[in-house]
Amino acid sequence: MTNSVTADETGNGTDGCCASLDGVDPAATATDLRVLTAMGNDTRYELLRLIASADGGVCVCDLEAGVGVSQSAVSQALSRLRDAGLVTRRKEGSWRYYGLTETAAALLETLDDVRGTDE
Amino acid sequence: MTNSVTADETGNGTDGCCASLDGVDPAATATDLRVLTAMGNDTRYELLRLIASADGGVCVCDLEAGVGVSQSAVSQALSRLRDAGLVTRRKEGSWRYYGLTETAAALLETLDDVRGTDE
DNA sequence: ATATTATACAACCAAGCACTAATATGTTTC
DNA sequence: GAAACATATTAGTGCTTGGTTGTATAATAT
Repeated sequence: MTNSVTADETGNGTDGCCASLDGVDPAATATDLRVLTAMGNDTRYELLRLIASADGGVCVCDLEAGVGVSQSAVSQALSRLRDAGLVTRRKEGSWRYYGLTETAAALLETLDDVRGTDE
Repeated sequence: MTNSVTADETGNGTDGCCASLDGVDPAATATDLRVLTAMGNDTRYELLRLIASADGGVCVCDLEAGVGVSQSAVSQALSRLRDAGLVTRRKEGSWRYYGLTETAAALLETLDDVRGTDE
């Protein structure tokens, strides 16, 4: 119940098929795609799950052990997740503790909920 | 509240940092990643939104007009979405009507809900 | 001040991806 | 039957991406 179709505003004479559909909101699309592409990668998805399981804070070195890639890759992945608004960063001494945002928590929960719903 | 950390089962002596984190469920990961990578593409995301807005059924030719790519690309995108369990297909004559699955509907709704929640 | 730890940034590169074009299959209509 | 339509599939291709290696910055320790 989010959108609605503007019924044939173009008035093109093709009957039977090909009704007109209105476009998708570009701003929302951009935001959502940034989120989805950020989550849709093995390393970054696992980082999110690890951060979620260690509620409160994990530092990069913890995560580095969890996923099987270099420290550099983890750092880049976390930056990407932060840009997408999926994780928060808290500096403390020379460590950085990462935590989930509400957005990320909600999406992970939805994924858990729907997994196996429809085959 | 989905996962929990098994507190330092490895017992490695490094104090201060680098606690152990358990791995992420591989089956769930695979399923979720298939969903996320399927949604995380401009064309496929827009297709989902278009299908969502035209509740009940859209044929491929309708969609082809909505997104700016070739018929072939739309067909491929829809196959990918179907593999990921995000759309259903109903044949009727020489047309195919696509609809959202509950999974896709739930995820799009969550995206709408969280958009702009945290900056 | 130097060394060590913790993290980020930049450049490069192989692999995967998402298109287009062409062709195939199935369905109406003539 | 042939022609036109609706969709799928295959092959080829340029571009994006996610990783590594190397280097830089910052904080703590010696």
